[in-house]
Amino acid sequence: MLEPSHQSAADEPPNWQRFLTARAGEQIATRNQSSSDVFVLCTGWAFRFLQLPDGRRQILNFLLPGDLLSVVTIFDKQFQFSAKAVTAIQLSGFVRSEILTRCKVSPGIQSAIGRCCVEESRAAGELAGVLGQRSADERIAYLFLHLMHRISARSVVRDHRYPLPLRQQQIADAVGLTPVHVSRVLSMFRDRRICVLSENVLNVLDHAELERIGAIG
Amino acid sequence: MLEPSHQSAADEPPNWQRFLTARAGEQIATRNQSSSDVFVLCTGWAFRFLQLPDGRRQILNFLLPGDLLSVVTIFDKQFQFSAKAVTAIQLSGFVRSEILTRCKVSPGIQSAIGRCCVEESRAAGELAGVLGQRSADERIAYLFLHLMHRISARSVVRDHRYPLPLRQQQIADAVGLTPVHVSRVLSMFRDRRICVLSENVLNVLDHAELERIGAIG
DNA sequence: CGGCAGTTTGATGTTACTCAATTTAAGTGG
DNA sequence: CCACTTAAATTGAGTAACATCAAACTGCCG
Repeated sequence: MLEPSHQSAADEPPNWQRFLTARAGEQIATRNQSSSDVFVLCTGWAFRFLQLPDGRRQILNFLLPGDLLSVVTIFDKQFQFSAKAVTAIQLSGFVRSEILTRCKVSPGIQSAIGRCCVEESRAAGELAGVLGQRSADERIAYLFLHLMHRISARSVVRDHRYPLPLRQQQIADAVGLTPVHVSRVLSMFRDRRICVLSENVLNVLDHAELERIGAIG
Repeated sequence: MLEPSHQSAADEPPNWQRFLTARAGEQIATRNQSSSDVFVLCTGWAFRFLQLPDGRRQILNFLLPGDLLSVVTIFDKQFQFSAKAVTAIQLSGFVRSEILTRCKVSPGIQSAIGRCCVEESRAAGELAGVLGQRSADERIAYLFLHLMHRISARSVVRDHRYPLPLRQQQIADAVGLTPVHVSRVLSMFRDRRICVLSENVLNVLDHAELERIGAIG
């Protein structure tokens, strides 16, 4: 997570930063497209994904406020993925060359980027482990726990209610299931009083059980 | 891929580099273990994997000569994964602090690391896409194509015969299938004259068909 | 020759997908 | 505020893909 630098009202807008917005559902990046900017999500939710030739897609990661679109966009001007807004969003773009220049003089930035790389790589490995080895219930429980963890890091969570503005189709694309099956698993979670997802809020009733199902080694 | 620097016979062994060997099947790294060294595989095959509590494992990547164990080991002393030797191997370890120091003065190294990060992230994303969205045939075809591509980059391939020292169990763990099902898919590939894996060699008979099955968008 | 690890094959079971119909929720314009 | 429209979620029945279990087979090494 990198925070976009604040811009005081009295200053001229700097030429190394620009702001963008997108509406819910709008595509904000396309694979193989080039950009001289590195983007940070400031408000709203988005996701990175791979589009397959037959129309299916794999969501690689949900993006929350403060997240870089992907850390590796710092090193490569070509996107290795596509990205879409889940809700209405605001993005901040920094010119890449500026970041790389600052990197050379600031060990702080350099190590922050390193930590981001580690985190992104860890998350990618975990996702592969979950998709390759675990059942439908476990995948969805894992996704919820993973998101809950990241939401908690950003804001106070009260009464085990987490804001989660996701359609079941998006959950399905993230965990490699069909939306129909996601619906069945969520019904099961609801019946067993584990958690309820409705009206863009995930209400966790039995955190211990959710962990028992979805925790990774 | 980073080449280990050569050490002339007349020199003293440098204190920032050390060599290691491991036998086939030996574990060479364990998750959460720390190491002050960054390792490069010099000879043989190995793989990185995640071990699940129930004993199953997901292979994240096969390592070929010249590969870093993982690029992100440059930024973090704790391994985020475990690793095992497939064949007998030789490893070269560089002390991390030395690499980071050189990074600051050499833009060449810095950008090489950047390219490695991009490549590793791209591969991780593709793996998630394959595991989440594609069928058994497609997963195995993808794995073969991916490995063929990497082998070709390292050595001349004659008569479409690729050295591939993998057990079916390892293929299974890499693509999220059971060894029994891997055997059936390989039988099918053999019957349909697409490719034959035996005696540690993958013989590709119908490259076009293999691509039709396993190519990613 | 015997033992072991790896592979193959068959029979059966389970999980998740597909297709299709129905219900619920969310907008939209009168 | 209410009919109308459309998107999302739920439910059921039938099916396909892959897992599981178990036995037979192969090649290799002592």
